[in-house]
Amino acid sequence: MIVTAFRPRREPNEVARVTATAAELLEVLWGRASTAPASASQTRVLFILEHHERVNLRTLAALLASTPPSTSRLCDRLQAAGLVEREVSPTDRREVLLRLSGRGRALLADLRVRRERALRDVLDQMSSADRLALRDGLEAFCAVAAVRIHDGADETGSRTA
Amino acid sequence: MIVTAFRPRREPNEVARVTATAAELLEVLWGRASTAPASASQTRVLFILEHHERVNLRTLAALLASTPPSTSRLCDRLQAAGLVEREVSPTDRREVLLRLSGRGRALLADLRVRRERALRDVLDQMSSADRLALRDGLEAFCAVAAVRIHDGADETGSRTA
DNA sequence: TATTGTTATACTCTATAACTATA
DNA sequence: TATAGTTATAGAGTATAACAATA
Repeated sequence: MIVTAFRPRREPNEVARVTATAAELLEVLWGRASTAPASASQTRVLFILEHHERVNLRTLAALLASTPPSTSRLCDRLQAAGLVEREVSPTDRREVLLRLSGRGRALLADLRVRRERALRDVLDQMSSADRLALRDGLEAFCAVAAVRIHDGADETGSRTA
Repeated sequence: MIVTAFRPRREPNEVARVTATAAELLEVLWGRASTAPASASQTRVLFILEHHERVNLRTLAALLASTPPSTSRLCDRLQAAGLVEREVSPTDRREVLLRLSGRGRALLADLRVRRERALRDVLDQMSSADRLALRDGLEAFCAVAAVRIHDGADETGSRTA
């Protein structure tokens, strides 16, 4: 559309809208594949522990944007399921360090296989040009988003707003 | 990579992987913005009702991949919050038809504004070329995914596998 | 005294089973 | 009798408040 040339400021809004729409569709698509045998909340913990090995409970709670009591109970169940392991910190006996177990890693790998299979069903129906555009656009998106998420994790601990 | 030219079958896998990564990042990004004042489950109902006006409770449960009792209670709370309205079907007095209230629609609009704002923070840091690639790729993705989701909704009622 | 984690209690969400009303 | 929806009951997830252990 010619409008785009006259109003370049509009373009990011367009992209935001289509990205949000894609995310909503994906939520439905993946919701059907489910995260079994772990719940969505438990899976979220596993994702975080994968990227923050040996984190303590309060930090994990902050990364989840949750509270220490909720996170403690979540870890109780994850530990009972053999997906997460607790360890008393060697430097501060008040702290508990969490980490993924081998089973936890295996569960994540399996989940990713199932999610990507669901994605493949959609991607296979797209043209090669559209797939390549999607790949390039998303790679750039991930690069920026990953940085923001790591920054945000630090802020979470300092203020709730 | 030259490999891509020799193994075109690999390319959709690459795209599936980067799409899955982007979705995981977005989950964290949007998880911080939250769906308040409605819960994630309640918001999911609102999204569905927006696209399936005057659906009955069993169909809504099927679309959620949930059960009638859970869905009934969910609607109790949504109705109490003034986000959803119940109506006895004029053709079958056993059936209850659900629909979004004006407040429900307003909540969805507000949520979308907040989510898109969070997206904008990421998109603004991308190059214009990357944003346009993302837009084109995602538009094609949405077109295909939307069709699959509507097909899948019909199957949900007939079998659980 | 401040910080880390847990326990106590309450509400939402989810499921299965039993029940009511209508077809 | 079959179907639509609700109620009964139980367990997971979340929150705030009160508590225990350690620094």
